[in-house]
Amino acid sequence: MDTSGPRPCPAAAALDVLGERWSLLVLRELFYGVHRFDGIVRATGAPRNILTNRLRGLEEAGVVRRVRYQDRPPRFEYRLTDAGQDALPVVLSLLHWGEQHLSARSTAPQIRHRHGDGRPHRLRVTTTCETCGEPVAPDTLTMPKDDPWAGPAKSRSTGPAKSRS
Amino acid sequence: MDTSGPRPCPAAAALDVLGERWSLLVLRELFYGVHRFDGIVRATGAPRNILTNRLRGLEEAGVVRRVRYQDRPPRFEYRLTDAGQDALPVVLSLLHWGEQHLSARSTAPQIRHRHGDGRPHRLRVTTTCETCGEPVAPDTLTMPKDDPWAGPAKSRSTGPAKSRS
DNA sequence: CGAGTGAGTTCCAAAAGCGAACTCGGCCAA
DNA sequence: TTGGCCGAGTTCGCTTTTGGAACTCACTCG
Repeated sequence: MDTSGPRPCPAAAALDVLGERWSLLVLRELFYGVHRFDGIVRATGAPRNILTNRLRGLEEAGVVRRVRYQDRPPRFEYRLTDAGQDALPVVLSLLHWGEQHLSARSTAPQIRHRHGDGRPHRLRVTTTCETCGEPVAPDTLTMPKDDPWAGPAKSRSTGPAKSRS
Repeated sequence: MDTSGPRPCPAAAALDVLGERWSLLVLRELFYGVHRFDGIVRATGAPRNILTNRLRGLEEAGVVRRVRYQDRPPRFEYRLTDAGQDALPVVLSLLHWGEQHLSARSTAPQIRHRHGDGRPHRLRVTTTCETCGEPVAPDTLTMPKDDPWAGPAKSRSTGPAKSRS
């Protein structure tokens, strides 16, 4: 096994798409129901040029859709695709963590669950074992014991190293 | 209500702490059991100087602890604090989303749940309503109807704007 | 006409990121 | 005793990205 290069991991791939500054705040706003450029600028504080970049990136990645909502001066808004909607746990887990550990720097989340016709409820993100259904604590996690990134440096590659300049 | 400035939200606060590039990959490695500087460098691909910054930041934020594991040449490793452990859902939800939507760019996650003495199981992150226990779909979310960031621009502030520098 | 709206662009200085090489204490093998 | 290796960083110099502010463009409203 070749341990040159970073560990290939879906989380790293996800961060390539969602991890740049502002991107997750954009998703938050879309979940919050703010769909227009200026609204997102105001609610997130992102600079307009950066926001343009991020929205283009998210669109290319298929997380967000640019939708014309008016023709005459053509105007667009942004909507979550299915993939974007699936990122809800990412946003909510951040929300939840921030609430738990940084309450000094923020206010309670306003977003709620609309339960039928009752009043809105608070949300919770839980990590469970897919098979046994139990909640997962960090100390019950495990990795394959031959994880090549876990050990000491060693064996950078098997062949002669590619010329390193 | 004053809508100048971004929406105060725990998710934004959380991203201030965890949202810089590499930070969440550092947490991932700590969950994966990689605790040493060089190991994290290898597994994430982060530049060493940047990694130093991030680790200092995470330490200051109380997410990570720097622990001496050897005296003679003093050597340190990094451990998750309780707050850091609580970020597990953030990492796992990213892992899960990446696996669902970017499988082309990554491999299956290696991390598992160790279930007693049985064999490891896959993990799942679910979003449920804290009160009624139901799973939450994005279209069952709701916001207070007076959300000041939802509407059009308007009323930037009530008095003359405080000079912004 | 003149002001306002909304989704962007453009400009540019300041900040952050990055790769590579270097440091520093100590260990180990020849 | 010399010379390499380990491991946790630092330092250097260059690119890339950011971010604030002002500007544009098409159109509406009073």
